[in-house]
Amino acid sequence: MVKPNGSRVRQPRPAPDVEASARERILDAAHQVFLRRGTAGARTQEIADEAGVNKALVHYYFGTKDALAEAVFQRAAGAFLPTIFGVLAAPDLALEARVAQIAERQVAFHRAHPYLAIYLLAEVHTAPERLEALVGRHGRPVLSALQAQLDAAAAAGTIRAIPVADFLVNLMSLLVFPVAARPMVRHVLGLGEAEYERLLAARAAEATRFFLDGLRP
Amino acid sequence: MVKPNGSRVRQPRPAPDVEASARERILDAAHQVFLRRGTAGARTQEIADEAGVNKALVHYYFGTKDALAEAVFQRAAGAFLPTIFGVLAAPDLALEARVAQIAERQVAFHRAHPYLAIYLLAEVHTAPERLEALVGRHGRPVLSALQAQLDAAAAAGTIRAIPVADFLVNLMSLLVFPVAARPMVRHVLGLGEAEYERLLAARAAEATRFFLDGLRP
DNA sequence: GTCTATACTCTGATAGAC
DNA sequence: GTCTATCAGAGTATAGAC
Repeated sequence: MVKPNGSRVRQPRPAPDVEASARERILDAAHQVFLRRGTAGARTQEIADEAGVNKALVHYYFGTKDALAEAVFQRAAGAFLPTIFGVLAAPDLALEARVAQIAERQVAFHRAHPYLAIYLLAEVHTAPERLEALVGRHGRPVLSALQAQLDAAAAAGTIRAIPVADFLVNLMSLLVFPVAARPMVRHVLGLGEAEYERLLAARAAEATRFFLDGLRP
Repeated sequence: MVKPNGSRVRQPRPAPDVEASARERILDAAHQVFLRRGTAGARTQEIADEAGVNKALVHYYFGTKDALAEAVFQRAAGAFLPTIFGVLAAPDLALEARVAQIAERQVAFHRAHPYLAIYLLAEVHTAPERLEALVGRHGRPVLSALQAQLDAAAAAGTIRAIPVADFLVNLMSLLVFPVAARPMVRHVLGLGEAEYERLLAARAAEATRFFLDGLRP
């Protein structure tokens, strides 16, 4: 990206090098550590170690630990929410397909990011002000569209009538709780790591089936 | 409880005075603060303030912050788990009644202790070793009993066949997630405090209905 | 941009009087 | 049992060399 005269065009974000820039490495490390220890339990030192830099550089890029926490939270929420709202926003998708697609994307997401759900829940609990910065506002339109689809399906006799709030709460419950409560579920049910993984793998299908069955008129 | 000669009989736990003993006040305060801030985010000073004593007394009774955290966790888990296993252990209860009773007790419990669910989930995530001390072992027998009841109902054609693990995970998901994710749910759905309370109030009935409907053959 | 060294605050924990 | 005073360590943040 070099212009004829040799000067460089300013990049909005630096082009990704083979090895990530220090800033990226710090952000990735912070992500790992915050998810592992929780925001309050995380230590700047551990983040620096994991990023292969020292504490001073963490402050150089992000100023304070709190600012870093904010960045990680926004990034995590920004990765999570589209797995739901992305599917909700897709037009002309049958209800059953919509549910199945959300289930699949959710399960895949949580298997790729095992601790992200509980991190988000805990963070939102102890620092609810972080939600303010979330663009959740944009979710409102899709809610009414979904409600319309639910009403239409109910009128057609495909499903029973249900408020969109209950619809979403029920669906997300079935998909998120099992991963957020992972250690508790494993302990109470007496499942080994492998058995739990099997349960998760079957989760998309089980949740979809159970959910749709629960909606039959 | 004073013997004729004037010496005191040792109490296993001090008889509850009109105003709770300092130890009890500290434990109660710790409970509040740990649930509010999370274990890592909690400060001994805040606990002492809330108990109306000073930091030194907290250490006098509990030794270390970690020991206090352990005590609070055991107490919280010990209050929560019976709301499920108590009902599961009751013999001669029809499946529908069992589900309805768990739902009612769960909803009542979480309305009385709004932050306990997310506290337990977060604590178990960052300190899974605390689970070791939990007497969860005793839950194993009730699981096979429940599985037997499920098999019987399936054979009778009342419900479809379902593994006990899925049964419990689905049920607890519907009941626990909505309260654990309270701020997130409120924000995404755009609910006010009052609207959310209404949703919760209707939760026992909605979850029971949805859950049982999902089990129809 | 990245490092070393250090300042300073906060907090868990202890000593010791009453 | 309860308090005041204090310490030691950890942890965030900054100064300044390179």
